[in-house]
Amino acid sequence: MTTGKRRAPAGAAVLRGEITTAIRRALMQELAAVGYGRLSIEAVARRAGVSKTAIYRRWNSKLDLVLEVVNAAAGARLPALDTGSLRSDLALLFQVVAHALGHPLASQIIPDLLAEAARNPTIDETLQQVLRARQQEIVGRLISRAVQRGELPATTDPDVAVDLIVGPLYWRLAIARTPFTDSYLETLVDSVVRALGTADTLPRQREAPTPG
Amino acid sequence: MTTGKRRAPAGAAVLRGEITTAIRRALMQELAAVGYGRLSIEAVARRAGVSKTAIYRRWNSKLDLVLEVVNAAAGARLPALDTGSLRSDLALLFQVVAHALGHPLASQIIPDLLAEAARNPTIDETLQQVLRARQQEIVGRLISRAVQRGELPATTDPDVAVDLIVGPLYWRLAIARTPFTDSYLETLVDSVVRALGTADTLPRQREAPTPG
DNA sequence: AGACGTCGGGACGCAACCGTACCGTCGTTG
DNA sequence: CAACGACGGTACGGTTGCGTCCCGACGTCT
Repeated sequence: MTTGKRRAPAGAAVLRGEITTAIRRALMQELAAVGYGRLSIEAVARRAGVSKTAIYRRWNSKLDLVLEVVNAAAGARLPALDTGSLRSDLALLFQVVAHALGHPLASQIIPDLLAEAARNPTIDETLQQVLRARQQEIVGRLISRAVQRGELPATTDPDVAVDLIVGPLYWRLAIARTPFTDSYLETLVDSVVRALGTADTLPRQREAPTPG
Repeated sequence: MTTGKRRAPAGAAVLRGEITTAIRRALMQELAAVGYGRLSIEAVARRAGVSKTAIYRRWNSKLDLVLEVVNAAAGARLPALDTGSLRSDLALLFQVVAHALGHPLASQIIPDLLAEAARNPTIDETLQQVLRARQQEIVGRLISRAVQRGELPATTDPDVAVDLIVGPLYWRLAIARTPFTDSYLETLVDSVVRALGTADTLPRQREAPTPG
């Protein structure tokens, strides 16, 4: 038995990082241009100026490629986001999200993959991890801080809160794709802050009578 | 010149409505199953138990077919929706929307087409008409009624209102596709009502002092 | 310096789909 | 009753993409 260990790949026999990068970039662009449904490896290779083999050497299939790249792209950094008040936390969060969804690539790829997730369990699982779970974590922390500050009641439903915070901005930026102004963002922040509070937001205001 | 009028098609030489219906139904199912990107006429024909020719006789192209069917499906009825108060109007609206997006077909087709609209101007235009314009109209009326009742200030921004009303529910039902309960809907209604109001929602409450 | 072994690229077989041309069928019209 | 004429379906060429195989090129390790 030749248990002889092959020596490690070396020399020209090693993946060129520049090509891997070109493929990644081309995939994102192609994904934005035609969507996951029509995505073709050949088109990605063409756009990257690379042969199909270069892609198949690195990833097993179309799905593998997309999942890995999306994971890497989304697995970036999530800012600390603790500014001292619910309103300013939200304002910062909205600005970050607006900036992220402002990238044409993101605003085209994300809705496309989210739609595809409805029929592809693997994509669904990945997005669940890199997108929704992250949202829940961020919003959850944001809310618990607000509760500690006394800005929100402890009964605040984080489930509803996620939808209230994510929904409007996502609809506006990714679906309607309507231009928006700073004052829009401010109005939205104010609205969401009001939405999160309850009728008796601040306990000590609870007994303030409203003279009829 | 033979201006001779051809006699109108008759007998077997006339479109069979049952087949047109079958094509429509098959298109919706196929659209939900694979999305617009991967939609193929052959698959629609197969699913409908019909030949491709039967489709091409009725519509010029894939896009024509989709646009016409979507237009017909969405061009349905919009209820009167005037229940006497902002809260109950919203509650009814949410129930209607939740019911509509509850259909698996709708919750798969709509996000898919909305994503496709980002790259296909024709689809975008159609959805703008049958979806977003309708939303703006409904929300606009809902708000103006609330303003007349004194439930909302006249300065309410209908632009923000649409996002606040549509966004969370759309996110929840079409994107996250998380099961939801009646109490979730109620909480959401309450939150949105609060979001829409301003700090001085009801003028006569404006001077109610908050003792420090 | 020579051998090694994977690299990237071009080419191939296979499958699916588009849109069209053709062909026999069938019910109404005159 | 005979002719009309669009019907639905099959068959076809052309295109595109998938995944694989084979090739010369190339840089490091011995």
